Amino acid sequence: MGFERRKKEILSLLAKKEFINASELVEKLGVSDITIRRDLAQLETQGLLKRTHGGATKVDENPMVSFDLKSSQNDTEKRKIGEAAAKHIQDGDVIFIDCGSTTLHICSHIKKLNIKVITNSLPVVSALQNSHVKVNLIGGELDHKRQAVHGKMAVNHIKQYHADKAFIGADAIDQEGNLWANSETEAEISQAMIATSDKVYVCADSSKRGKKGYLRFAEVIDVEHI
Amino acid sequence: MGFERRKKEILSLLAKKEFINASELVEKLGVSDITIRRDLAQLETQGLLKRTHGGATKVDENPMVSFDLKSSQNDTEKRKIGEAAAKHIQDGDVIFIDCGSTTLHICSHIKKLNIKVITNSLPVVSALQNSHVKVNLIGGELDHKRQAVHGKMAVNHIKQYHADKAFIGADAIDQEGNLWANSETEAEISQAMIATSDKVYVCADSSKRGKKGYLRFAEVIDVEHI
DNA sequence: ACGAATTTGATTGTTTTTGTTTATTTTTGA
DNA sequence: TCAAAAATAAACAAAAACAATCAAATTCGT
Repeated sequence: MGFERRKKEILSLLAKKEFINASELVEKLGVSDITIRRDLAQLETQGLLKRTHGGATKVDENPMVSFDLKSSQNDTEKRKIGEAAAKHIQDGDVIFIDCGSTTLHICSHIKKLNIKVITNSLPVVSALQNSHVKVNLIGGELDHKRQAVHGKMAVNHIKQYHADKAFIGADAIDQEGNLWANSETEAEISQAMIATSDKVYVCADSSKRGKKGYLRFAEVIDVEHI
Repeated sequence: MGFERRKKEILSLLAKKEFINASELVEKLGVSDITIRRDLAQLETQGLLKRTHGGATKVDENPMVSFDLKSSQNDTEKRKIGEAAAKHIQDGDVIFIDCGSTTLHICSHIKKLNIKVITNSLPVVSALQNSHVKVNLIGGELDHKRQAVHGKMAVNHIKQYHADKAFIGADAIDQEGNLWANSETEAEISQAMIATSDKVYVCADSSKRGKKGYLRFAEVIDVEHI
């Protein structure tokens, strides 16, 4: 049947059943038990499930939803946020745009402005092609999954610039107004941008509110609802 | 049946089935297994599917930021040059890849290597998505037309690294073996890469030979014809 | 039609995956 | 607690898929 196909089959079965036992899989997929166990072991290392005695269970999917998944969620809301954020930008500005699906939506509204954008996000660069915007790409290690640059080099790069405004995202905003990130590398970048910008705008949709994340990296002052 | 037609057939089959195994294709399309595998390999380098053991799966991922990998003049010659250049790269290497249509062709041959690529070229980044290669993006001002980063920041970025090998292009190579560029910004980048690499490979197709350009930036030592 | 270049197929050997056997660990029930 | 049963792991062998090389067939331009 082939390895990849079995993997998908296992995951789709698990999607409905919350738990699966190996012997069931042996029968359904027509391969030996050791093969099933090997599959489960691999899927576990990929973080796609959790092995147990006799089978496997779903893995709680909160932490670190991958970027591609994120990009489709709450899309219309995010687009509105991007439009609203863009209203704060004017000719002559130098702005940071952090990576993230929400900040990305700013781009389509600023293509005709005479501004400079400093960003670590490849989707942002892509979205600003064929525009009047001057783009400065932050250098450093590329995170393939997030499609963005991060790391020590990137932080240093940011430190050498100054911007009028920074547009950043957040993985969570709690009731006290703390901003949370789910990864240190991401938080680092955001903090560097904040440190060297006159004004900072946080772009986050409603699903981020009232939650906490893994790492607190900043605090909100004013709130504008869309 | 012809290559192009088979390609389309494979893709349309894959469109419905989420997964295809090679033996199935062998039967359906009436060609040998090795041919099918070659087709799949080509389709994979074009990012149209993902190969697996026994077949291929859809590459459903979000339409990943792609900067045009479009073919240019002397494409087949350039492809061969890229292949030949890639033979000089091995696991563990740290390499520079300059922007340019010839150097770009190196990428499809190094996706499975365990190396680090430092580049200022967005198409290179794009071509190395879904590969094992660790990418370091050179930061600085983006040249929209060339789809590459250049400028003072970029040169500084390069200076902070050291590479085993550098793969650069050239706009012209005269009979005395001088390398010529048509723009200073490009020459700057090339020179910076040359300065901090142990070994430098110039990738240029036949149309560049026996000509001079605007700015002389380096000199050839050895020549290897393809 | 001829030669060059491209595409395809056959052969070879290598790698990856799968299954079998054997031994170890974990669970369960008396 | 102990032993039987179930599940797991490890080591090795078989099978399937793969890659590399070279030869045959096809296509292409002149």
